[in-house]
Amino acid sequence: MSSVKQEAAKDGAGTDFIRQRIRRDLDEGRVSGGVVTRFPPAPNGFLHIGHAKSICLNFCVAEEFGGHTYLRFDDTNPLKESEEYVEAIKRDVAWLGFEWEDRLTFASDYFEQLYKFAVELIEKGKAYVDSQDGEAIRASRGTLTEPGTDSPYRERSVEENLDLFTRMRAGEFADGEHVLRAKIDMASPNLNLRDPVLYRIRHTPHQRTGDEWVIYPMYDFTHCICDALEGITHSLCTLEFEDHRPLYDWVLDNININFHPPQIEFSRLGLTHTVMSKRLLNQLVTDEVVDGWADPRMPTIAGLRRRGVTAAAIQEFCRRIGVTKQDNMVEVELLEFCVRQDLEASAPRAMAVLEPLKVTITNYDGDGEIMLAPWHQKRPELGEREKRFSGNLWIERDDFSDDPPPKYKRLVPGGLVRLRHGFIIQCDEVIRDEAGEVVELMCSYFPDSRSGSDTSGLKPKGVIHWVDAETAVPIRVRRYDHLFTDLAPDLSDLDAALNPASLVETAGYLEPVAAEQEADRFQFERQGYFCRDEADPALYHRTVSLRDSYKPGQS
RNA sequence: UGGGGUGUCGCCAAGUGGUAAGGCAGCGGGUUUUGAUCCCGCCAUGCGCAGGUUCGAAUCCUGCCACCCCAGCCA
Repeated sequence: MSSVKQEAAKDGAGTDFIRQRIRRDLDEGRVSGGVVTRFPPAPNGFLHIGHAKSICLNFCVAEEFGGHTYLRFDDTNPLKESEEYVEAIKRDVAWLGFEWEDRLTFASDYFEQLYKFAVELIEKGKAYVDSQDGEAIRASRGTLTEPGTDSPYRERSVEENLDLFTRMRAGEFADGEHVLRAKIDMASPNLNLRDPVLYRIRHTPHQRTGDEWVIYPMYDFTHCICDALEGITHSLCTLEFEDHRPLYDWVLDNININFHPPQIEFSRLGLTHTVMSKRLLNQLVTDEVVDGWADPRMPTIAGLRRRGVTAAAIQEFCRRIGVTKQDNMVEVELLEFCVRQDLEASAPRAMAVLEPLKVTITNYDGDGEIMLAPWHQKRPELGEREKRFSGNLWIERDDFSDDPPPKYKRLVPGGLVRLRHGFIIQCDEVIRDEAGEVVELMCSYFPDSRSGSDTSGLKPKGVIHWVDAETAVPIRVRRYDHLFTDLAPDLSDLDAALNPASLVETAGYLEPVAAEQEADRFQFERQGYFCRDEADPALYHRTVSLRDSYKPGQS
């Protein structure tokens, strides 16, 4: 066992079957030069955390083995694709921390070459123009258990096929009038080999090639050729393409091309409490159930970013989940762990009161005290902030209880509590409104209990966070249950897919020094990690809550 | 009932015939002016099931079972 493997095993990531396969290919001389991979998204939606798994795999593997990675857009279907998605995807891949340098390509870059390979197949009698409509093609494909039947156009002459295909390209036919099909085997038990369509007619302008083309190649014909042309040494894709591998190989075996990458499949990422289906995510956006692809409840890279999740956390998550062929449903807790781990080390601390309760210090009559509080206990280089104490404070509503559960450590009537980086206070009187709701606490403070120079001898059980009401900055805070949201169990009810109750917005208060900070991520002490919204500085998103070992009601 | 895959702890996941790594979650304890962090400990006599081969099986053989994917002119 290599030391690298043992090292990696320590914190949860092993060496996976793909890396083992590549190692073997290298050792046995099947690869000359470096390992070349590619990340090949179709520009028809935003990238999500499942894509991050593939991105990390492809870029990391190439780097580990001294190679490089292409970012290649699989833009073969102008009906569903747009430049907007191309830009969003580039932004997200770059944000995740990966560099494609000059290796940004498009399947459409290869349209002319692809066309020539199609002509070659026709000339070899390996492809034909089928003039049946979609309905007829579907009907003659057979079923899972019955073989298909040959198209009446299957035995057209090479000359006629060439003529028709040339005229397809020239725009002489309407959409759907003809398609180019591979001549393989209509009785194959693998449906993908029952004369798959290679080209279809689409009189739709393409975001990059405009109206230059009216025929567009299908994925199965395009992908393997692009891989070969770019010298991809390992073509990594997800499990659902396993059945397509024989076709991937058939195309490369039947054209004159001197490179044949192996296709290797791995399982897609499943994550609890969210959906990864592009169709569903698209519908959430289209139906305006969410505020666009970058809504913080979305599992998209853009949504995670807006939520405050770091690229480092996503990379670490992808490393920890591993790569196998097993269907999986990773618990979102692992992602949350990675987020906390990263933010715990990097995020400055501040205090924000999310659901405020007014506290008046009855025995304080000064003009305010300045307390010094470190931005981060373990990172003294970040320095300290000034935190004002006065006779008017806000504390968290549930940091006071007049009916405390067992082991409650915070403020109770007549009790003591430490204001973190401040003084110890005692609750002397509880003010209620007509409805009996607690609206204010009258407290006294102990001047000799100042944090750092406490001579009071008092030892309160609890420590709570607080802000000075006279200088606090009002903020709005959005909290979410878990990352993402709660889903309908069977995912069938899209309206219920996003539970509105999973998003709670409250009006709170923040220390002014934090609001003025350039940094946009904080740990609001005892509340979690928060990220200031990029567009609205008064809005904060809770990236992830703190781990909380206090379980009310437990003995 | 065709073809292709996958089954190791609640969730990921090592393991490739020599006697079940690790992480997350959970549980217990210690430190703590964040019920956080940090630290320590516990957590599969068992590897889908049943047979078989072997001194020895999660690993090999046989037979079952379960789950996932495939019938787009999507990728």
